Amino acid sequence: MATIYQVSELAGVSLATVSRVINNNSLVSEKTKLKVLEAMKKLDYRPNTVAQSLASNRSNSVGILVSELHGSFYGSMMSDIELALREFGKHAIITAGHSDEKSEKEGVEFLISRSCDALILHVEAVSDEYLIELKTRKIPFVTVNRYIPEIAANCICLDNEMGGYTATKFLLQQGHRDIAYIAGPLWKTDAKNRYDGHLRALQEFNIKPNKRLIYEGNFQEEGGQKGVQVLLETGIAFSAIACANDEMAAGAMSALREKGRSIPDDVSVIGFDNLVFSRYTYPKLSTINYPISDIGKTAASWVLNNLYIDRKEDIQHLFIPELVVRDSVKNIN
Amino acid sequence: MATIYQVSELAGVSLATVSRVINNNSLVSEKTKLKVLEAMKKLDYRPNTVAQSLASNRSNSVGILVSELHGSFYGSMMSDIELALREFGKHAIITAGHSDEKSEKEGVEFLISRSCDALILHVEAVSDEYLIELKTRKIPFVTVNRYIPEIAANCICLDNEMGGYTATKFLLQQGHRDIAYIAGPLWKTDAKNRYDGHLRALQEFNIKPNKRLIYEGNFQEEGGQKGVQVLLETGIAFSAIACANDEMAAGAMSALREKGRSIPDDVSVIGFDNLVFSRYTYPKLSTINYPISDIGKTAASWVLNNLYIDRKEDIQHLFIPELVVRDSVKNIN
DNA sequence: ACAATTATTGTAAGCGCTTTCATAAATGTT
DNA sequence: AACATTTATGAAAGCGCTTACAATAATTGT
Repeated sequence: MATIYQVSELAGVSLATVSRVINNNSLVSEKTKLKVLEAMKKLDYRPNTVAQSLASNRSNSVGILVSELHGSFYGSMMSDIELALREFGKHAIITAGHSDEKSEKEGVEFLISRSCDALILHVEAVSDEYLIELKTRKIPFVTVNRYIPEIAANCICLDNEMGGYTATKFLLQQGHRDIAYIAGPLWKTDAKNRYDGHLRALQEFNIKPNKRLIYEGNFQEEGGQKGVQVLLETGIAFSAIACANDEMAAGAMSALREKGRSIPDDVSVIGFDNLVFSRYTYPKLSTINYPISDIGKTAASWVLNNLYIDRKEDIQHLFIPELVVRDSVKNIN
Repeated sequence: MATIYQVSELAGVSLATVSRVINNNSLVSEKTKLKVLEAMKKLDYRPNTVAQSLASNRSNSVGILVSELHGSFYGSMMSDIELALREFGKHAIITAGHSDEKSEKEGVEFLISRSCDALILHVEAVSDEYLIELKTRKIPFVTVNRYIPEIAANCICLDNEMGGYTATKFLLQQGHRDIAYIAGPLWKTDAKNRYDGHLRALQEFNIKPNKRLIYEGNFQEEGGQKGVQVLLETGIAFSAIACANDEMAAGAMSALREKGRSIPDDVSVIGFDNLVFSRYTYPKLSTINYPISDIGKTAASWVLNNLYIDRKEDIQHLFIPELVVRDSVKNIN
């Protein structure tokens, strides 16, 4: 790999000048700029970004931490962010936190030590304090799907409580009164908030939640299956299940079918997230839309606005989830 | 952020010594090592990986390039690779190539300029020559899902031709004779190979392929939908459709259902890839399993073996896809 | 007791770039 | 013509680390 030094030699100028044309530092005469560009081309020169980062303390890359690299949820988020960044010549460095505190911290520190210019974090396990401290460390970052009052300006998130409320309210409006709930891991704030929304909707209809119709799952397909199993074993009748995400809804649907319950005739099911595959399920899943694409783009905009570009757009910090009506909920009024 | 210099000062040793304990260079006495570790802890010291990379020309990170960051296919690959690497303290730097030559090259060069120790590439648009040249540049890399004879040792891939063959042969064995094919973009080698496999199976049963029963899709849901539309418009009868991937199969299924064809009674459908969602479709999709998880792990092993660890395992370079029988194909014998 | 090893630590030269500051050349001003 | 500005370039000091190589201390053998 050619270095800046060889370029400067070939072009007959100093290192500094070459550096200036690399960075488009206007203070170079057209004539020398051309000489340098030619030399760069001739040597197939490519700046060493590591050296650039070290010297400038910038890296033109933003770190992204998601819980998992798989799953359509994170996938589209990463994808949207990367696309938005690349448009401005910025790159994404992506790593996974695996919903584990140690792993998440490790990931964050890794990204910082790579001198990412900013971070976009989908963290679940680290404490609020850690994130607040991160802010005092002067590291530009934005959290996705997590709201912390002390650093509200750094948070972009969905109103999960409202989503949970909307889902259950829809079931209630369709005439359901005996509603089971398959929750996510309640230590995760989004799972907790969705559950709270569910409770609020019930309360609004003066329905006492039945503890035995609540199952705490793991946000995965398997959680939905186990949930249905447990719910059926209680022997308590229910005409609908609200699930805290689509994956568990998919699991619930297959478990129900295996037990001979037809959907939505025997049991209605509603999900949450509106993942790509929810259109493929049978019946097509009614769910709550998580505008992940918008949120990803917004996170990217936050970074661009705060770091790279001089535009002062306002950014939306709270997104309201909307109901997506498909075929998995029956009106029994 | 504390630097190595401050640590050395606090511990009362030289920079070199601190560097040695960071890198576990055994040539440090237990006593001084403790002093240094203590100083590091006291200062909450974290090595600057950028400086490390620049000085050592290693980065403990491997670059991954996939076509897209979304999609369950790439998702699980990235996920498996990251997991395997992290076990050895290595990190993944991920970027997307968007199946576009310029974009893929840009991504590769970005990863190189980040001094990744090795690359794992899922590239589709760059030429064989480019990859061959990459090898001469002494950059350790492995390609996934792409076989280039000249650099066979760097390729890990699925026998796509065999997969295409297996899928169509299964349809034939189930009694189907009028088989439509929805291909992927044929400029992509995997799409081409799958199609070739399809043709071989037909040939084995002495069936002349009907050009009009072949549609070249885009590997996306929409491609499957359009494909079905075009196929039905020909007016030519067919009892089964083989699709070059699951996404198009899902699209084909919904299009068929919209046209009043029931699956598998009127038309059988088989996919390719065995994506997660293929279990959620209705009817559950029969397909060809792409052992993406194994391939991801193998790619990671290749890197680990070649770069970091001194184990001389042999690595599987060619994977044979297997049939997954579910409910979307009817036996009409 | 002394040379020969060996184990431990320090010195200093980079890695490839950016950026401040100084200098030189070109231009404008009166 | 003398001086102030502006513009273009270069010299050189880092950025925070690694790693020869040199130097010193500790250990061993005889």
